[in-house]
Amino acid sequence: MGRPREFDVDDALETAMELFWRKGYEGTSLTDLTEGMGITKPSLYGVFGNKEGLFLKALERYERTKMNFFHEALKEPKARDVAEKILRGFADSQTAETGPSGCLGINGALACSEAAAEIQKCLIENRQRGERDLGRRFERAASEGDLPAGHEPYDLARYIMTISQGTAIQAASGADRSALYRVIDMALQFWPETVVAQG
Amino acid sequence: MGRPREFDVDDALETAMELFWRKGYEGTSLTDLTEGMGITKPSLYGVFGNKEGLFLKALERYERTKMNFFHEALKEPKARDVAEKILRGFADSQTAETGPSGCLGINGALACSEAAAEIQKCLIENRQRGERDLGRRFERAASEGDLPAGHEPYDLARYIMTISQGTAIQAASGADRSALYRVIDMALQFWPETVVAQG
DNA sequence: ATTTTTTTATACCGATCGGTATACAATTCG
DNA sequence: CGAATTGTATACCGATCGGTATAAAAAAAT
Repeated sequence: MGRPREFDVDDALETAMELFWRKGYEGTSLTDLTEGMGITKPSLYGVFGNKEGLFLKALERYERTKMNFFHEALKEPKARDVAEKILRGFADSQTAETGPSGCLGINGALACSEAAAEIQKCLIENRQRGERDLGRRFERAASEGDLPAGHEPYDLARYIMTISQGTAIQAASGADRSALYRVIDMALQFWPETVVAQG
Repeated sequence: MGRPREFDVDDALETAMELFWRKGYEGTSLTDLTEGMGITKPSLYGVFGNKEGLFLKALERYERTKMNFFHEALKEPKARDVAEKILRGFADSQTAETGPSGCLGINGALACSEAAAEIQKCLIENRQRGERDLGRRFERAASEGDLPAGHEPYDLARYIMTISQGTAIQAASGADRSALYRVIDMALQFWPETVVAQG
């Protein structure tokens, strides 16, 4: 009952996500948002609460639609394939032509005013959670004898995440996908490829 | 002649640099700056022009005082030592206890509003300049047979810069120096160490 | 048709943004 | 001692910030 909403919530959230992704949390004004989403401020506040709530919902959508490769990658049977899928997955997302360059989880609020401290903290925890999940996956790999010798699982996880965060900056600076792929090839060089069993 | 200035320009610039480093260009307000520097707005504008001019002078100071290791590293005779000095130099700067975490060249304006587009562009060019300088050094190394086989000089340069940009994010997220050093150790693993000639 | 509920449009809120005009204080020069 | 010059303090500028009060518009329920 009541007056029906005149906009699609999902479309609006997609637009908000892209704006935050490109301009960061503080760099995106409510005017940017309402003009981009094609709605008025009361509508925005009615559905999303406030700017912070909108950002968190946009981040949630980002994780669900753009970072889904990550948890898929963790399911790979060999640790090296986990690492490679994650690295290429990030590079793909960071250089997709349909969206902004780089990574919302970094662009969102890397350095900011006190007003955005909560968002900043949230994004840091977000990154650390991914690293921890990957570390746990590599712990399993270690117990399976599936890690290159002489490496701690959580160090390997930090290494992979550091490369991906580096490519996020590279992408935000204009690097294209093939350039990032060459970086990834180098980053994986020390990690022996799985030998495929012959017929 | 005239009334003497009551503050030290260099001290004030140092403070501005640290503020921009920690909070970014747009995240640092003129109130943050004047309170931190201990001067009034007319004094700030009198000496530094405007906020943008102040940031550029702070960036200049940053390059001169915090990034001096970079061009020193380029003088190392062996390419691997160049790479390692750069990686550790960045990690040291990004985790120094006396200053903010991370890197001004990235924290300054990674994602921002249109108002900061010029600063953002300036920082991108800054990063690309460093990568180009390193690429040129590696070109020389290639001509000297001083690069690991199968790698292009400019790909290697991008690789090194990607790691350093990754550690900048890690540092901004709370990683300590030893953690970054372990990442660097892994990143350099594919690169054979110079064998020191025995006496 | 009227009431009720929800959304939308407009106009507005105080606070803060970067930046400056004006007046005054402190120094050197003649 | 003035006069000239330069820096500082205060108060202010229009614009924009995130957020909201108010009322009209559009649907469902009675």
